[in-house]
Amino acid sequence: MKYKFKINKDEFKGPINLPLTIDSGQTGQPPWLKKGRYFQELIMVEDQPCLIGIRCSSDDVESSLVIEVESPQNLELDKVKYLVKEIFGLNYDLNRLYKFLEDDPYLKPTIDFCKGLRLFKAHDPFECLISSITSANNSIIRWNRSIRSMREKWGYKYDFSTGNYYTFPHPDKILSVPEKDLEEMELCGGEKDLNECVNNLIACGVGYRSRYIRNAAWIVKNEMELDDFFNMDYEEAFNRLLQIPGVGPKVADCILLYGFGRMEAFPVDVWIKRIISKLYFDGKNVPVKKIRSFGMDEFGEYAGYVQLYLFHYARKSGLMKSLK
DNA sequence: ACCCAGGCGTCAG
DNA sequence: CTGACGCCTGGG
Repeated sequence: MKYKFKINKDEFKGPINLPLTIDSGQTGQPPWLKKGRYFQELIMVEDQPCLIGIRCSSDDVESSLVIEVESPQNLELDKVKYLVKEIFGLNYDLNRLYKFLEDDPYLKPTIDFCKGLRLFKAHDPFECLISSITSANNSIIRWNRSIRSMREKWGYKYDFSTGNYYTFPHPDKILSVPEKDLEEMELCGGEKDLNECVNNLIACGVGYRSRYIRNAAWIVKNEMELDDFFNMDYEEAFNRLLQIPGVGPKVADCILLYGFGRMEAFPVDVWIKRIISKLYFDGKNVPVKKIRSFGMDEFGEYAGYVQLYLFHYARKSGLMKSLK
């Protein structure tokens, strides 16, 4: 079945810049791929595979959105719409954020620079956990490639009119996969040549993070209910995530922000550290821990969005070029 | 054409 | 606190 519907401008508050939102390097999931005029992704809607395409009706950030859906069975479009609104942060009032940013002279310039940039929320919490772990000490393109590679190797494959699409593998599946080529060769009893062994975690380009990934899959399967993180007390959720090897403060905050929509998160990476030090601490070298608590105290419920806006601004505005 | 230094967060020492 | 981790990027 194919469907098409619109999300009108009056159904959400404030602008949306779709390409910016999708490609701004948020760690919850790889960017949706562009196919023609649409950005596409396979999403499970109540256990049904659903190929969703989304585009803006015009180049204007004040435009409405057009959604194309393909699914093997009948769908309740309300559910698809609800999910799309969740993923692209459409329930969030950006104009209210801009009022807050206006009042801070350091944040004010980010408004025009990032207009329509929204939280790009993960559709799969487990994928978000793994992709956040993979993003640590890594470049955006490299972790994106790794996640896509895991999907194609071990996810469920679904056929649609425009090609094959894959889900992210479940923890069970990740646990059943060898970590490196030598293990893989042993598993198949030496049938394969070493360079044919690509069905292992290392072959996805994750490097030393392979054991973190396997470990995280084990923890999720056996002792952690990811859905709890939606409502748990923030610091408790943060501390629990820190128990997972490979998850430090930055990654834990990213998981809570992009995976669970916890807006009070303030993930501090090098860019945030640099720009907060420059703007609010007179360029002094402030420890990451301090930057984090400063951001959470100073920006409160806006912290996640301030981080998102400052991150993009710091990387792309040229302001940081002066600082090395 | 080539090489090698510089990033990126977390962990272990 | 410092170095190691893997790989991509970009400058020489």
